[in-house]
Amino acid sequence: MRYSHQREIIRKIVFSTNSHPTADWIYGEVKRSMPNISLGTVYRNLKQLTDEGIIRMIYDGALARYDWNRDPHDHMKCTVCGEMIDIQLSNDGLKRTVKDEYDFEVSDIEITLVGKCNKHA
Amino acid sequence: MRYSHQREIIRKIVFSTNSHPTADWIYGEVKRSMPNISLGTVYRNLKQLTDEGIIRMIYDGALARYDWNRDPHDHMKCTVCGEMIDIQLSNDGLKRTVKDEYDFEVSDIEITLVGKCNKHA
DNA sequence: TTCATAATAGGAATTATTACTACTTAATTT
DNA sequence: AAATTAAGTAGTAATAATTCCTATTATGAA
Repeated sequence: MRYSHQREIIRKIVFSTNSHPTADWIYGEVKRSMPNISLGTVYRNLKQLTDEGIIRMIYDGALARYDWNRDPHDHMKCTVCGEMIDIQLSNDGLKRTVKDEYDFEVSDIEITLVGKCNKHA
Repeated sequence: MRYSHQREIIRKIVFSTNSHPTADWIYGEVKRSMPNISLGTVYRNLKQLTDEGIIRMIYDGALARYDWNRDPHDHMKCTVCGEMIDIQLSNDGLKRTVKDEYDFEVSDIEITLVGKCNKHA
């Protein structure tokens, strides 16, 4: 993967926010400094960055979002404002248990807690 | 919601399998006994059945799948064959903990364990 | 500096899903 | 049982997110 100006800008944008942005939002941000960038370029680079393990992709329902934080962590999705908030749950032993009880080799655990965040008492 | 022959067939198909079928697969099945049914009818009825709480919708990445099993349970997704297998994890106390520690009111917990099922040693 | 090829812009194509519309049918009222 | 009415349907168009295609450009190695 050789250097590209576009990819570097995209990477910086993803790393600049905790908001788990969508491809479309990122597209809008990149355009501010690079108005001719195409949406395809954004998608291609997000995929490459994900494949290289530089960023992570998460699903928000049917929508892909991107996350600079590659440490294992989970998400809380607020049904009111739609925000996705990081949460650290400990799944110690879960892989082991699932392997023993279901003979399934877990490589990744995706947990989304759906509910209401503290902004909506 | 009044009776419809189409919806009844769709409901029976969802209840007949543990494979967490997609709208498109269900469409193919319904067509065997009702060749003129339209895909829109399938989607509309799946939505209605979901809204009424008769079936449940789950996300497989960006793809919607449907599940007759409405008891709280989780899923294992095999990266090799794509199969989604039911699993029962106990999340006792998780809602309480999240409420206390993150002030987030959990209404639903979505857990997908990604990995390899026992068919692919 | 030349050269091979990775990357890009712009647009077309694909996939899953929803929306629209004129016609049909279930179920309620005469 | 016929008339009524509103939910449901088929067929098709539209939308949204994403991927693919192609001619051109830019990176980095020789």
